[in-house]
Amino acid sequence: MLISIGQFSKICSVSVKALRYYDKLSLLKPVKVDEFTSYRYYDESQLETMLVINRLKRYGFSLAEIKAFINEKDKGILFSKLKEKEEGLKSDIMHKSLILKELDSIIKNFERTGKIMDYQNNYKISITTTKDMPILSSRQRMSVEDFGKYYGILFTKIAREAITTTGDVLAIYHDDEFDENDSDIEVGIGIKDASKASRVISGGKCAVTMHKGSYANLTEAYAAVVRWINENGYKIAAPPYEIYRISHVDNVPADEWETDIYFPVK
Amino acid sequence: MLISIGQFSKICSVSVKALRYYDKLSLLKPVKVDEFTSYRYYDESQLETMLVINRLKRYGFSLAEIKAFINEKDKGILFSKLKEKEEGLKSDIMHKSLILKELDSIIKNFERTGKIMDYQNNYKISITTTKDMPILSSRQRMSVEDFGKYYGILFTKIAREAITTTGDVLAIYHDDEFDENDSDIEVGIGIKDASKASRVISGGKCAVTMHKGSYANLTEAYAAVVRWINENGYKIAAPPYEIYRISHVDNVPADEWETDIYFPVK
DNA sequence: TGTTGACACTTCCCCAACGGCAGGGTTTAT
DNA sequence: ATAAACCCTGCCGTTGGGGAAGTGTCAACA
Repeated sequence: MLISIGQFSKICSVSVKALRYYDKLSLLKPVKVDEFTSYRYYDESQLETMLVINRLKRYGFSLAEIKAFINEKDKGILFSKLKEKEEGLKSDIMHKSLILKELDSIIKNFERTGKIMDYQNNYKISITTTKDMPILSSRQRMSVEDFGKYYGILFTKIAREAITTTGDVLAIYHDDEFDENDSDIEVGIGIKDASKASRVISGGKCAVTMHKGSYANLTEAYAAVVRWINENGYKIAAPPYEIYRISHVDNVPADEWETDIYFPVK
Repeated sequence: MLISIGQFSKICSVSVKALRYYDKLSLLKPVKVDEFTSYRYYDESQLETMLVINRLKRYGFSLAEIKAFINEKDKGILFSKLKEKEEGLKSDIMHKSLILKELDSIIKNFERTGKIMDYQNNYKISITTTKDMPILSSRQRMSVEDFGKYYGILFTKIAREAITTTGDVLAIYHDDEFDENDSDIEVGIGIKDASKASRVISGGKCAVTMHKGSYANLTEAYAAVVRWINENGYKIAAPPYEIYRISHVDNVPADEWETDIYFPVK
C-alpha cells in the first residue's frame, strides 16, 4: 500500500521537508516516485527505517553517519559506532555538568556583587626561579580528551622500570595558539633520576600563577599571565606548562582543583 | 598599548577569524582600526570583554544574546538571563541522561540480538470500547516542556473546588503533526462528576497500546498504532490521547514509566 | 463533470559561527 | 633590501533543514 509523503510524515512525526531532504541525501528513498508528477510514495517497510533514523539522530549521529551505519553490515563496526556515541554522550554530559556548576557559582556571586567576572579574576602572579626539572614525557598532536591515555602510558613505564617520581604531573603546550581538539602537547611526569629522563625542563625565571577550579576557564588564567608579562616588560622565553597540584585523581570536586601555570620568561 | 589581532588572538585563545567575525557583528570592536591599512588593534580593556564573551558562550548564549547581555544595564534582566541558561543546561543534561540510558539499554540488546530496533518494537495493539470520560482540561499551543505548568493549574483548581478525580492524567494532541516546541495540546485530568467537567471525551472504539519507558521514543508507538490502523482498515476518528499510568510522579526511573495511547477510530 | 481546497513539486534564499582558501598589501627582523 | 611573518577583504562551504514563491495534482463534493 502506497503512502503519500504527507501521510508518511504524520505517521513518523518527521516533517515533509526533512523527508525530501533525506531523499536527496539518498538516506531514505521513497519506494516509488511518479515518473510524470514526481510525487513521492512510501510504504510500510520505509517506516522502520525512518524510526531507526530517528533513533540514531537522538544518539547523536549525523545524517552522513546514519547513512553509513545503515549500509554497514559488520556487526563489530556497528557496535563500536554505538559505543562511540555513548562515550560522546557521557563526556558531553560530564562537560555540561561542570559548566553548570561553574554557572551556578557565578550566579551566586552575581547576586552579591552584580558582576560576572570577578568570580576568580584576581590571579596572583609572581616571578620565581625554577630549577632544572627532569621529566619523563611524551609529546604529540592530540586532543585534550586524550590526556588520560598518554598519562596511562607514562605511568605504566614508570611502574615497570621502578622510576622514582617527584609527584609532579604536568603538561607543556608547544603551540602558540591552543586548540582543544588538536594541539601539540607534551604530557610529563617529574622524576628524580635525571639519567632516566626523556628530557629536562631547564630552570630559570618563570611567571607563575595558580588557577583554582575546573579547566573550563583556564584560558582566563593564561590571559592574565600573558597580560602581566607584557605589562611588566618580560618576554616569553619558552612554551608554558601546567603542573596539576590537585586534580580529579585526588577525588575532590572540580572546584577545588589547583593548577600552577608556568611561563618561562626573560 | 596596542595589540595586533594575532597577539590578541593568542592571549585570549580565540581565533583571528572569530575576532574579525565579532568585529563585523559589533560584538567586540577593536579599539582602533588603521584608516589606510584596515589593520585591527586591540588593547587591555578588550581582554576582559573577550573573556566575558567566552564565558557566556560556555553557558550557552548565542552571539546575538551575548551582545544584548553586554549592553544590558538592568541587573534583574541579566540575572534572569543567567537563570534561564542555567535551566537550559539542566534540562539539556537531564534530556541527554535519559537518552544515554536508552542507548545503554539498546547496546545491551544489540549485543544479544544484533538488532537496533527490537528493543521495544512489539507493541500489542488492540481495539477497545471506551466510555465517555468527563475531564477537566486546558487547551493551548504550548511546548511539551510546559506540561508541568498546566497540570499545576489544573490540580490547583481541583484542590480548591474539591473535585473528585478518577486518577487519570492525560493529554490530547489536536495537531495532525506533532512539533515538540509548539503544538495544540490539551492537558486534562479525569474526574467523576460530569457536571463539573470542562469537556467530555466521547467513548467509542479506540485502537490502544501501551508504551513502556521514557517519552523520547513515544513516536515509535504512535507510528506502530497508525500503521496498525491502516493495515486493519480502520480510520482515525478523532485526535489521539495519552493516559499516563506510571510516570515521574510515581518516583520510579524513566524506563518503568507506562503510557497508554488511544486513537479513536471507526 | 466541474470546481475547489488540500496537497505536492522544484528552486532559491536563510539561519550560526565560523574555517579555508585565494589574491593581495604591510610589518618586522635580519 | 629582502624575506618571513602577518594582515586585509571577499567568496564559498559546513548541518539540518525552514520559509516562501510559483506552479502542478489529487480527491471529494456539488
